[in-house]
Amino acid sequence: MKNEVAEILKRNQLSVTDSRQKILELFRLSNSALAHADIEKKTSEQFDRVTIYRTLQTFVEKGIVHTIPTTDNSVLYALCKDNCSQGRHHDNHVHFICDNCGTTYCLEHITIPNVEVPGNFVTKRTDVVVSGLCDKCS
Amino acid sequence: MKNEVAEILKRNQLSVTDSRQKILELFRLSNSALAHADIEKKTSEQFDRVTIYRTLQTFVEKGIVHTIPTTDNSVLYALCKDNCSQGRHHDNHVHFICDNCGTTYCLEHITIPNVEVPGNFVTKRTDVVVSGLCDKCS
DNA sequence: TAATGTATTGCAACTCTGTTGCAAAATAAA
DNA sequence: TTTATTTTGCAACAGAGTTGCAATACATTA
Repeated sequence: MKNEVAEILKRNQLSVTDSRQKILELFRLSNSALAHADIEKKTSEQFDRVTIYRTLQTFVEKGIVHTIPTTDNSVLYALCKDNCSQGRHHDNHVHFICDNCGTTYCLEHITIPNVEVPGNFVTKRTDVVVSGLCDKCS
Repeated sequence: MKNEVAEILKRNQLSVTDSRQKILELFRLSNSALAHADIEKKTSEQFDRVTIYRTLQTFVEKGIVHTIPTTDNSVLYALCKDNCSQGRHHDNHVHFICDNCGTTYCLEHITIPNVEVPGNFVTKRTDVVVSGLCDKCS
């Protein structure tokens, strides 16, 4: 498990550090999206806030995790399932945020429909975020 | 114009105050979504930050404006076109955020497709946010 | 229109979130 | 093992958002 995590880091030309390994492992063990604050808590403040910010930014740049928009002044992060690469994310799945428990799921099997935009607009990314009640809360 | 704005406030059981009128007018004159900071600037710091926060919150509660999720730790607000009411928003249109100029558009004519969710999940709201280049920047 | 009760505003103080520069420490390469 | 490079943690800071409260503005009634 740890080794697999190290492999992923190396494959992305990242040096294998304690914080990167732990944070990446956290994402792999979690089946929901995480905010910066979640990671801070789940690592029991083992790492500096700044380190976590920088790690997340690095992971996004390398295509290891992707961001999920929210309406509460926060950003969520979740593992990219497969070969998202440097700058080119293609996580074309829908995200679900539970209003009750706050858990955010990647609905891997529900793909984003093609959204038409007006003539001269150019689409680079499409996010679909559904909210409501998850299976555990409904 | 001002009178129409006052009417909207009254219709929503809100007392007609200077800040509410000016901020609502701002939304009506703007054809793009606004963040708290935008409103602060566009009203030339005429109102206290706190007043703007509270006004936005009130407008959302009353269904006068709706929120738009982003991946940059901010929340955008835009006018609800018609009868969204108390707690029951139904802005079923797509939002477009330009990566270049930052302008966010409500694509009123592009409706949100129906998104299937797994069995026991209950959908209350669906947001579709497209980003890329707008007509002016492409 | 004036008087009264209610709702809203602005201020102060505070907390939380995110950023930057830099020295110390850890990692990778030789 | 040594050296060069990258990453981390700390400190200090800037910005965003919240809360309580007194002063003010608004709505209501007579």
